Amino acid sequence: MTPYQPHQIEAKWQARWQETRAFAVGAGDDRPTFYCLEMFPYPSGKIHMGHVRNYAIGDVIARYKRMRGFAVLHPMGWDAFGLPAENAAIKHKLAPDVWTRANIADMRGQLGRLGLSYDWGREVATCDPDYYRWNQWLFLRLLKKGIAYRKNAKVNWCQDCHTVLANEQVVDGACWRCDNPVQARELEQWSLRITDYAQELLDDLDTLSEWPERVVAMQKNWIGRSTGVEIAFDLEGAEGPLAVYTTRPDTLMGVTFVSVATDHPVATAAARSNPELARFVESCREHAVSEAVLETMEKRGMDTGVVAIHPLTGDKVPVYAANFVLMGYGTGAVMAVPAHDQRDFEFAKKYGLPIRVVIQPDGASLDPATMTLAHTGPGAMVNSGAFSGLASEPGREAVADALERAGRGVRKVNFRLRDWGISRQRYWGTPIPVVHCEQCGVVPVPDDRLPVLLPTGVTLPETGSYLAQSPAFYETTCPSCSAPARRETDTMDTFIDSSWYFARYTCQNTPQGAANMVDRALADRWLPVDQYIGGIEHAILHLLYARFFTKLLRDEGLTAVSEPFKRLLTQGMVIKDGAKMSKSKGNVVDPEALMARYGADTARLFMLFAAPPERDLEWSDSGVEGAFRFIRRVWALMERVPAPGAVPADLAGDLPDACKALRRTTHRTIAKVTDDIERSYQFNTAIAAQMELVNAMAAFSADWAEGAPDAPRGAVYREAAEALLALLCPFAPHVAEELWERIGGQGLVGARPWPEADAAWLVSDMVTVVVQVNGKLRDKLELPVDADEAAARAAALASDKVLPFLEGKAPRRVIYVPGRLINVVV
RNA sequence: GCCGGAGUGGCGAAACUGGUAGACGCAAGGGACUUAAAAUCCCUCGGGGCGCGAGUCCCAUCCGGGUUCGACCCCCGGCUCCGGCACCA
Repeated sequence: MTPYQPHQIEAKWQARWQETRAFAVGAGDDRPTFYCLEMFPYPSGKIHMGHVRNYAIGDVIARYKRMRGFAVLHPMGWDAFGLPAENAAIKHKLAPDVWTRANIADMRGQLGRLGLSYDWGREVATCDPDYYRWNQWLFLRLLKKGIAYRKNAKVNWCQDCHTVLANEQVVDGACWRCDNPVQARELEQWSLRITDYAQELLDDLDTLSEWPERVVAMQKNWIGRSTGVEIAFDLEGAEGPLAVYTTRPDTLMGVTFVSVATDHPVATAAARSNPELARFVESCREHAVSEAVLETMEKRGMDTGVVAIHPLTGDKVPVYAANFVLMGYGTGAVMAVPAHDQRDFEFAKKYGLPIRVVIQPDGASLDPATMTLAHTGPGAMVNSGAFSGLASEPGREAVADALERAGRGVRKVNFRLRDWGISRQRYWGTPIPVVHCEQCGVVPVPDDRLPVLLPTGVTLPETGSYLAQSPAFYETTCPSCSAPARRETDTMDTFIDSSWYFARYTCQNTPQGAANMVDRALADRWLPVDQYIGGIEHAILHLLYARFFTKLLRDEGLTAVSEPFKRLLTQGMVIKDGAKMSKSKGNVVDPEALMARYGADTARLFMLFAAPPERDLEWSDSGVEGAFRFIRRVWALMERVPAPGAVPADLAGDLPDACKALRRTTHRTIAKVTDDIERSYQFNTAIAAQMELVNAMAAFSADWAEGAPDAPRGAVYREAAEALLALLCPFAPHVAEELWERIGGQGLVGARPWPEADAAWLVSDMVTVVVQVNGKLRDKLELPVDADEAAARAAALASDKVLPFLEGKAPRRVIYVPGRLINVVV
């Protein structure tokens, strides 16, 4: 008996797959298509368990779909730009491109050793000029359309990374990458008008029926649509009118003051003639570290001396500059209704401003003098002139109508989503393809001069941007007037790279791909991605940007689809000792060590068996042992399989009971595994079912372990073995192929059609029917599958385990579920 | 605070549209093989009571109610944990 030697057979089959280009898909293939994609990795140099899990899941799906007769596109590549390369470059005195290329080579090898079924002919690396040139090409299109634009804006600045961060990249007030507190800075920045697409990005979420609900919810939340009214307040003592935004026009009559952001023009203007106010505004600027920190800050404000005139009543109310009003949302000014907004309430209490109740909740009578909390819920409008008596909900519309009629307001939709700031003051990214000319201003680099190449082989400075310090890069001439000019030295956010790579794979390394960012015909063939798989941590960032870019590509005519990913699977984290595996926690298990000890098949099998894909996976050394044991068990059982010629091919005729039982198990396992994969990717139970089949095969074959089976048993056993290897193939492909070859199978098992369960063998003649009395289990009966109710009832009532519970009473009711149970109610 | 998700043996988990709770695996205990160990194989394995025993009864899916012949599953109320958002007007 040959022992199971994973490394030997894994190397053998990986080489075989590579030689035969087993996973390449090309033109002229008329099978139905399936595009299976896992999020491509950042080439850090070493894969981690999260990668192994992610890619194992994707590989099962890809291999399964192939066996189901699909032409499967399953590519892999590298999200190769980014900060770690720069940090490593400074640390190891290596150019970022050199470091990155070496890492890619290492990781390609590691992924290869996992036996993943990629079409490597389509590999992309985002740091290739042939890739990032298209970032630049698209940027120029967006610039022309006004979707890419430049603005002076308050930005999130990370001191450590020495660069700007998008809102999505600020987590709890800190940098998503290095965890340092983010500072607010005023900077000239390139941005993309993702807000132009806010409504579409929101609406299309409803078409993503095969996305996890929570991801959809998180994106909805992030986009944050609200409907309200923008109201104009005339001003005394300042240039007016002042626009405020509110979602509660029904509370308009309760306005007792107006709050503006400290950097609102009204506040800034008033501060010019009011030193005290100027000091206040200045102190707020110092404190305005980040939006997230504002939350914990005390609410402070100061009267600007400006007076606002209520648009409907003509009442005069003061205008306050308040530190909690955000300039970036709505109009930067809000009408304050202390009785019905908690912040305004606290603010009014602190500064002794009047509180006016205009909404009375059902069955209560609010008194401003005794209120301790604002009433933010619904109620009836009071003290509201003509509106009094209306319920607050319809009141909202009535007030909005009145404002619109009076020309004092207009209904408006607001989004929480902000434009995407994409400038990064870093080296290792896509150069933004524009030139700054004193005469001509911002001039796009012409298409025929793309790509604007990033210099390679460089030595980075300890601080600051290499490009901004490199005259060889930034000194250029204006494409328009040829005068000396300065090249833009900001690079693009690396999230741009990953926002369209899935589309690039469809034409990568084809003649069409050489000429186009995305080839329309090839995109039409493959997009959208049928199955996308990755970590939940990208629920907003990457997945929102990719959706946005898909719409941009569509509007450029590069694809017909509006959504990139038809079905999304977000796999859980790999946990050890109760925490996510991380270097800082010191609880990492190295996949390379795991593979060195047990091989790739064991690593894959354990990852897939220990938990369903969506759930977090608890690492277990002994669980890995278990997976290894299972493979060895399969290995040993295959020694007992008779050669194809040694058994009758036809299994017809009457079989001994034991043979019938094994056939039923075989076909039920096929049905179960297929259903588990098809229905919800329950790989853990799919593997459990295979283990059950293996247990049955072991018992069945125990008595001929040393000899040979008779013909019917040999044939039934061979059928089971062939089915098992086919079912196992997506999960543990190397050992499945090796054993397939050893039992004399034709070709690659992975290239064969997926086994079909024979419906005739899914049912047996006799079934166990549970007998309950008043819903409690009392007996189990073996009954023919097709037993009718009368027969079942008679058998149940005759049972001596049932009789005592009837206490001599006649059954009041009998519920019979054929093939399952009979419940006698007394 | 708002929005999601989860809570089942010692552990990871399973249980289809309400129908045998705990499949499968891990750990543990016992046994076989062995000079011994590893490996492998077999048996037991939610808790408790009664019984010499075959057995048998009760309790048990976070807690409390409800619907139902029957609830891990549906409904109402609560608790705990995890994730996201959070001065967004």
